[in-house]
Amino acid sequence: MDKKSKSLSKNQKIVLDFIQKNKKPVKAYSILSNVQKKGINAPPQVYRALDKLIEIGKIHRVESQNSFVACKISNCNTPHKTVFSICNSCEIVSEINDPKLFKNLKDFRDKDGTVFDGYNLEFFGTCKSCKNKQIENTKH
Amino acid sequence: MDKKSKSLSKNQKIVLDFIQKNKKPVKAYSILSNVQKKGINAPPQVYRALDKLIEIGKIHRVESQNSFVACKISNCNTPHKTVFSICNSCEIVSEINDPKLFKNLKDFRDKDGTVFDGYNLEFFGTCKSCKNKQIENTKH
DNA sequence: AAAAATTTGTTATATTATAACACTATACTC
DNA sequence: GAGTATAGTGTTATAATATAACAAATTTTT
Repeated sequence: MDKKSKSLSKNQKIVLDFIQKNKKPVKAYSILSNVQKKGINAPPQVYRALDKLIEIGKIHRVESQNSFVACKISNCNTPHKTVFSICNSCEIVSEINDPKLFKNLKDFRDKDGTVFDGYNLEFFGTCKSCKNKQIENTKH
Repeated sequence: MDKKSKSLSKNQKIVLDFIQKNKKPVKAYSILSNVQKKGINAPPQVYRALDKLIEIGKIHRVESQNSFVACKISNCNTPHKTVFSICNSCEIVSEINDPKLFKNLKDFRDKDGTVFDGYNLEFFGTCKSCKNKQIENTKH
């Protein structure tokens, strides 16, 4: 049996389930208030589950937002190698899956030749939907 | 006269000065306690200065650390286009200035063809100095 | 079944960041 | 240079994010 498929604990399942239901990244305290009915009462219970889920790659942390999002890349078990696009307007986050970019990042060495274990890349811009809305608004 | 060289306010100078003196990134409350003798008394005064300094590109925010570091790229006035390497062990942060990587990031488009205004890339690994120390330790 | 490792539940507290408001200084423009 | 717009200051209070510490329960390993 695959080591990575070891089953999740109760709290880990509850937290993961809530994150996966959301299209947008969610905040820790929003998770907390939404899962209190399921018996999770205090911040440490949420943060522990988050830590574990990040460690096994099921979710990622969006650093610039202090928020958490489900991994969209199937069978991803590589935490800490993440690329996101973030809309400055609606704050929606998409995980980017671009082989060429991944290769560039994987192969990157600094001046010392240091190899890196991981990376986090966040692109900022205006998503298509928000851009269209802006154009609509200028028409009036 | 260059628009970008407009002079900084008193608090902005104090905060920038302190950040530039430090090799490692500094935390907001560490800045606060270190500049209290200069007349900065409360968090908002620090955060306002930080916001402005980030906006004009004099400093950058290290998202994964909630810390702030002076820009090392001369005449940088482009905020929100940053690449750092971060040592997992000593937490030292270096700003990376790699033209090829910059080009890759600048030219990146997502599937929709969206152009991005900015990006933040953080590489994680073990710096040369920490790696050497680890090797030293295994010898004993 | 005993030992080890992980997860849980809980209280308290640390850390990071912003809201709101009255006031002052600087720059802009006529 | 008087008036006004813009940016910055000082302050109090509080919001938002995250962890320490410890005892108990559960699961995994030997």
